[in-house]
Amino acid sequence: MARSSRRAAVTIGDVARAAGVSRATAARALGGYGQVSQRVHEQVTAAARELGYQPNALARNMSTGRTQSLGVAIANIDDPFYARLTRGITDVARAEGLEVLVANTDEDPELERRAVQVFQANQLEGILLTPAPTAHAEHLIAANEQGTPVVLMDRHPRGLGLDAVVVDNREATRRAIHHLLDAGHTRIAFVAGGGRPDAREESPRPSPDSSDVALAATTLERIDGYRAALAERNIPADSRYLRCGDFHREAAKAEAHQLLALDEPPTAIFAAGSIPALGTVEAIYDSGLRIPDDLSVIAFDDADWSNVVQPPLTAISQPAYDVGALATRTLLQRIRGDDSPPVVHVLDTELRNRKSVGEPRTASRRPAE
Amino acid sequence: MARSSRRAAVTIGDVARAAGVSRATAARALGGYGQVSQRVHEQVTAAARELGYQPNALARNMSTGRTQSLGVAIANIDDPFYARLTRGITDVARAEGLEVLVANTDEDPELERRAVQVFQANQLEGILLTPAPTAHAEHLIAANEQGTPVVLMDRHPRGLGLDAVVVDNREATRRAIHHLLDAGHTRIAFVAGGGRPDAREESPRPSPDSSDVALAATTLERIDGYRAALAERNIPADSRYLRCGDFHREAAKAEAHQLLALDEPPTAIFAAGSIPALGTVEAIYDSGLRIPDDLSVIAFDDADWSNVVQPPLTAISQPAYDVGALATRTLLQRIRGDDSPPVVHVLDTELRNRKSVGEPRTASRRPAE
DNA sequence: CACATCACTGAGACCGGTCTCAGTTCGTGA
DNA sequence: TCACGAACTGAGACCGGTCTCAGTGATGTG
Repeated sequence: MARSSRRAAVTIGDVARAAGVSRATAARALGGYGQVSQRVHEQVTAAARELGYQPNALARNMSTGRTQSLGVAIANIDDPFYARLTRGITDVARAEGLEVLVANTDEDPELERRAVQVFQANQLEGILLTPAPTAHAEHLIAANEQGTPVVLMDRHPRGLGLDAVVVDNREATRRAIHHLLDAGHTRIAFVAGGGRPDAREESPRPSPDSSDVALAATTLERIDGYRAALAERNIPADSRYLRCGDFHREAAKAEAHQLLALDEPPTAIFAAGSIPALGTVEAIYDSGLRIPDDLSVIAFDDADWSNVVQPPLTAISQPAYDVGALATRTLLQRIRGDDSPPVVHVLDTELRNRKSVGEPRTASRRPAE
Repeated sequence: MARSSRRAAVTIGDVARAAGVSRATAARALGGYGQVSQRVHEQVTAAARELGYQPNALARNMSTGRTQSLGVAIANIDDPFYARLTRGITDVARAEGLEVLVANTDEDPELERRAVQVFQANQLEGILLTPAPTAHAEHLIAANEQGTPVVLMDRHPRGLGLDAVVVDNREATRRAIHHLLDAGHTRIAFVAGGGRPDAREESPRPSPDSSDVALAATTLERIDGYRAALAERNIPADSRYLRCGDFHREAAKAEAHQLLALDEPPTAIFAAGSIPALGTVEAIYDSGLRIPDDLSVIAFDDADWSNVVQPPLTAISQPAYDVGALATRTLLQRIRGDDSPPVVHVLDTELRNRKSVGEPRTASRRPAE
């Protein structure tokens, strides 16, 4: 039956027998609770060492109802932003003696739902997640109410009544677009993306141009900031310049190529993430164009490579590590019983001004060069 | 006592009562095992739905002895190589219905030991890890023998008798160095690195120059390949050119700066990882030098940004995703009882020839430019 | 010296599932 | 009509810990 293939583990009963005490006493000695005499404590620990006793965490969790573990559901661990965010989580979790269970959601609401269910089934103490794009979040609210606190990261769908640690995407984008406007640009394109990694490229979602695709909340906010900035200068939004979907790197590159091939190509491109930024820069290089002479670029998320490209990329830097770390700390407070009203922490971004923004080229056609 | 703060969960007993059957029958209906009549099955599932029953995975694992979960201990999730590798793991794991517990080891043997212990305590079915640099691996062998199979990734300390999925670091490096030698270089430096992320920079290890630091097995193999290639051309290894330690990005950058400041600076730099590559390229740009005119560069690990720098970087591409995926599949076979002799899978690397390697500059002093 | 107090210990319930085993019911063939 | 097996069900042990509660013996106190 149980553990057929595994070597029979030594249990606390075995230790107790070897030490000549009851299970309860052995448990007390080993668990460090209750009262145990010095002599018995030594006997038991000696016996445990002798037998190579390793407590069964499952059994302990079963009876205590606590697992000392957190569930993390993020979009894609292979995206540097989420990798760094996850690192912030695991560092804080470790410092607090908590384990971490990780699931990728690939922005798929169904996968997210399943992940949350698994987390609950495993009695995890709390859940950290970057919500997938969807209006349905009952499972999150339910989990939260059933005693498994949930803290949102990076995105914050309104009105969920959950804690969140985010960044002001709208405002950061708005400022970046203004930076471009100030430099004289009016034909500014927007490329979003950052979906599943290339390796799993099996289900090409219908995401060519626009709003029939579910977009991550962050993308929505960034689009909002983009539109707001343009509106503030009375520049009509040209829908051909708005390229958003669930683009991975290659797809983003293709989008950028299309942009450059337009009759009136943009003079600046805002890449709403480090993955689309990569694709965009690649497309620009492919076309033999130069940054910022021929085209200006700003990226949302300051990837580690952004000052190693030529020229160094002007980018909005987000505190990914801190988002993860603070979210974990917030979750811990909830786990420990804090039931104050939900808080949304908005962390600061910074526009790192480097060399990828210049004046717009006046010639609208592709330069010879 | 148990679950004080959590809302009392509905158990299978509650469902059974509501459906008017015994716990055993309810469990059969819900668990889909044994025999249950059509009518009872419907009653039970209806009652379960009604009450919002969610099975307690902990209890199930407890009695079955199976957790359907894997433990993953990697150096640093924030390193793109490991992030991608982890993605390979989680994809395969999900396809097989397994959960994944992740721990960062930061190349610290003690953290690794603890992680493995936690994995065993939680009765995880198997362990995937990138072994930390140390001669002591008893805990891995012990875990394996006690019925928790272990598969190594990326590194493979000799003689452990464990499965592994690796890349031929020595040979790949040797070929890359030969590529440099063929171009005429003789003063070739080697910069390793890729330790803990900058954010946790608290314990500055004594890793300035050489062999008193424990190095990852991969680094050792790469050094070996580097030395072999030089020896094959009768070029004496200059110890000043060998810079290896637990360098994160900034440290690698500093090392590269030191290299460039030598009396006889190298004409080519081999960066033994994407993080030191980043630091190296940054240092070169800082110094106003140009690649490959002033200095040639080859990187181990083809980071996603390598063809976006100017010029695109010649790099050794490793199948990170596949390493994770294949390791997981191998582990699964072991979990399912395969007890054939351990296998070491060596995956192919590829030297992606781009534009960062040229002829050595004859002038040994820093060029004016 | 009687009794309260304290330190320590053991018995056994409990967590929420799974699973074995012993019925019970029913249909079917002899 | 009886025997037999198949289909179904319930009782209860079990997994390996934790934790409550009721002792037990030693010590202290009036």
